[in-house]
Amino acid sequence: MPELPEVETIRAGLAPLLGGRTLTGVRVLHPRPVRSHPGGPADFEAILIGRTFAEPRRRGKYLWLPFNDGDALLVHLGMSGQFRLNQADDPLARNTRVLFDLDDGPDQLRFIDQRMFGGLALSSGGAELPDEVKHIALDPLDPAFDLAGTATRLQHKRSTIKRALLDQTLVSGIGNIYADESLWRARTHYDQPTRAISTRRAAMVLRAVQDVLAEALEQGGTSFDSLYVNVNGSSGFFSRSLNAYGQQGRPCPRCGTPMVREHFMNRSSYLCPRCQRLQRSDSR
DNA sequence: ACTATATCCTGTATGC
DNA sequence: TGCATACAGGATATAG
Repeated sequence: MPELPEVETIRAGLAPLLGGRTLTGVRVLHPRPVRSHPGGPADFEAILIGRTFAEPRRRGKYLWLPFNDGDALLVHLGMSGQFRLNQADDPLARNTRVLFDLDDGPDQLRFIDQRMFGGLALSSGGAELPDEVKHIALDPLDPAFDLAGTATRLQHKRSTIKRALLDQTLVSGIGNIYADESLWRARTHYDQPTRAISTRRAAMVLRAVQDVLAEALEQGGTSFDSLYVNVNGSSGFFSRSLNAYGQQGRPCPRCGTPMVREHFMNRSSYLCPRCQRLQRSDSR
């Protein structure tokens, strides 16, 4: 599932392939991935032709591919979105949804998405920061990320810590995998009420998030299967470093207690029941 | 104003 | 063997 490290890996992979190249053709093979594009598939195909890509950008899990005219192709990979660079006559992979023909060679950028939670749209004037991304908070790897301010906002929410970490308007880029990894590292229970979290613990959790995301990015992200690959089709290696996510029944790498899986927010939370206990009153 | 939940979607794994 | 169900979960519309 693409979270910040996976999206950043893809952004960095696209950068040298797309910069300065012009779209000569676009074909939408399935309408769903362009559902948020106002004009629909036909408009999406027509309106992009002739535009030239600049440097790809990212905030949290949103990716956008600016054009040198000030607009941008806005991308969210959802659960299973991928970009691949192919030759135009290569056979189509299953679940290929949109084709982008590039000038200066026979290369073709392909958007592949099995579950189709992902989406593509033209963002008018969105080269710097698409309007669609303005409500998304800075991510923990952004140089301007305000850790102390985010910790304070987190403490003032009437929610629980994992919900807060997954709230992209508080801090972006974190999904289920890195939330669980970060909470394990910070020895914090996923259902800890945010109002009962000390300033020290809030900051510790956010620092753990920064560390986990940075380490995962160094390893090219987390891959479990073919649903996440880089633009060249290669997998990331962070799954080898997971301490919590998917580790139920295995000993906690810190204390040896068997890790457990619990249902939370219609998904799973993995934690060490000994290291990550609910704090009744975390003093402020 | 804020928080929580239902919904979208397909492929794979599991149960009977 | 085959069918049904559970599960994976990001963002958003809607309900509370």
